[in-house]
Formats: sequence, structure tokens, C-alpha cells
Amino acid sequence: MPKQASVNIENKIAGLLKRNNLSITDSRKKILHLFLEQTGALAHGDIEKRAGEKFDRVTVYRTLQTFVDKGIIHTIPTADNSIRYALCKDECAGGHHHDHHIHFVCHKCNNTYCLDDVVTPEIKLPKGYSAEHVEVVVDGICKNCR
Amino acid sequence: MPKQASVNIENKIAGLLKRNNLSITDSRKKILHLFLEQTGALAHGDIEKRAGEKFDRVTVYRTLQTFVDKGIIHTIPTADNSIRYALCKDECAGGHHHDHHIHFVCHKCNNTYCLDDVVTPEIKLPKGYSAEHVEVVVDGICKNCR
DNA sequence: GTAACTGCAAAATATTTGCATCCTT
DNA sequence: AAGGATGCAAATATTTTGCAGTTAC
Repeated sequence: MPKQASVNIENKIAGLLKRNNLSITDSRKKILHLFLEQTGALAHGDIEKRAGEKFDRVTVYRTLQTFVDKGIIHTIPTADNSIRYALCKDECAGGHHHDHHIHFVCHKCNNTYCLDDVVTPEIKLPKGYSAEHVEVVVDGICKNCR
Repeated sequence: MPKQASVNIENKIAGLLKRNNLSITDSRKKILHLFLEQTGALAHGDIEKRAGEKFDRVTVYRTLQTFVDKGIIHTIPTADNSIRYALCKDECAGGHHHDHHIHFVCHKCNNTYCLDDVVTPEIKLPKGYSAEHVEVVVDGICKNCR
């Protein structure tokens, strides 16, 4: 079973990269692994740490940028100037994001989660404003920490 | 009338600083002026620019930090890693923020506005999560740009 | 006068760029 | 083989810290 699962992940990763016209390289696979292995979002620093000194800091910057451009991952705004990245759902691959889910930051474990089941509410704006995208970030205690 | 108005602003600034046990210094007054003079939010860079080379970059960092600590201004998270600051409403001075308004980023003029009249919606979270603060950032076109 | 604030210098971090080399296709 | 991706070095940019001099109260 672990064998099978890892094959599935490999396939998924290869598919993601191919679909986006990216060559399949070690660093990209490794970084995607990190994202797939866990629920939360990752900051640049997390990735460098967890990748285990394997590749260059610059490669991480470039890889993340590439993934954002292709719509494989998206950024989550936070108030403390630490950008976090999370995997996009399949539907939003290809550059256009349709992630209308909210983000949750636990200030106990400091993890960030995409709550895919929670849809962003409609916001009624004052006259003259038109909305294109609504970002909701909730902070509090997550289910693992309470 | 301009005289009167400027006196009022001066009073307001002095009051704000006094109320928060901060000494009234040139840089603080100048920075508060910038915030009071306009509707939108300011990024660190804006402040350095608009302040007209008057004071040190370090002073800006420290002043902004002080203001955030005291609850005079608050940060607005953005997806592009550029922290923006905006004045808090009177009620939230003193460290505790009760700003339940939303933020709007216009991607034409690139200004950030606090829409004080738009209250953040209730978010229904999955079981196990508890919310403490909800941040909503909408982007689109503002009323001045459309 | 004293504590708080500022400005300068410098350290520590973070991010970007150029280029030679290596890898994927 | 060719183009893209990586790694290293170095250039930039950003933020923090220490300390001496200045200012507000």
C-alpha cells in the first residue's frame, strides 16, 4: 500500500508538471512533495528547512515563482509579511484561480490551512466599487490545537 | 479656514500621541499627517517617499512599529508581500483592535482603502476551529478609477 | 535632569540577477 | 542537440540592532 500510494503521488506530480509544460526536475518534484504531504501552507523558509539542505535557496525562489505563475500554487496573504503558499485545487491550474475558499491561520501551531469547504461570502460593497477577488483569512485555534 | 483645519489636525495628532503615552516628535507628527491627509493605506515605501527625505529609514520602521503596538494604526495583509498600514478608528486605540471592517485594494490605482461601513461577515468554520479575527481583503476597481 | 526618541553605521536577512554548467526532452 | 533549469557568486533590497547624541517633558 505505501508503494501504491507513493506511485500515485509520483504520477500526480508528473502530471501536474507536464500539464503545465514544465520539465520534471528533482527540485520541482521535491517541492511539490512537500505541498502534497501536508495539509497546511508553506512559507519560503519552511520549504528550505524541510527540503533538507538539498537545493539552493535561489532554486526555491524560482520554483515557487514558476508554480505561482502556472497556477499550481497560490499565495496566502498574512499580516506579518510572511508569504505562504498552498496548492491550488485542480480546477484552478492554468493561471486562472477560482479558489473561493478561505484561509485559516492557527496562532498556536502557526500553521495555515486552506479550508476548501468554506466558501467566501458575498461582500456587499459601497456604490462605485467593483470586486474581482475576495480573500478571507481567519485566525484562531485550529482543530488540532484546541 | 485652512488655518482652522490645520489646527484641528494638529490637535488631533497631539491628542492621539498623548493618549498613548508617546512623546510628540516631528517624525511622529509628520507620519500621522500622512495618514490623516488621505483615505488609503500606506506602505513603508510610500511613507519614506512622501515624507520627502526628511527622516531616517530606521525612524520610519520604528515609528510604524510603535504605532502598531499602540493600536494607532493596523496592518493590512496583501498577497504581494507589501505590508500596508492604515489608521485605526478611535475605538480601537489602546492595543485592542475592533476593526471589523474590510479592506479594498484597487488594482488600477493600487490604493488600499478601509471600507469602514462594510462589516466583515460571519464565517462558519468546520467543527473544531475557533475564530478570533476575520480579515477580508477585496480587490477590484475603486470608485475613483472606474 | 531623565527618559525617550532619533540618526548613523553596521549587521543580519531576504530577494534578485548573471552566467557557466548540467539535465530534461 | 537545444532549451530549460540549477547552482554559485555577487549585486540589491529590506529589516534589525547598537550606540551616541538630541529632544520632549
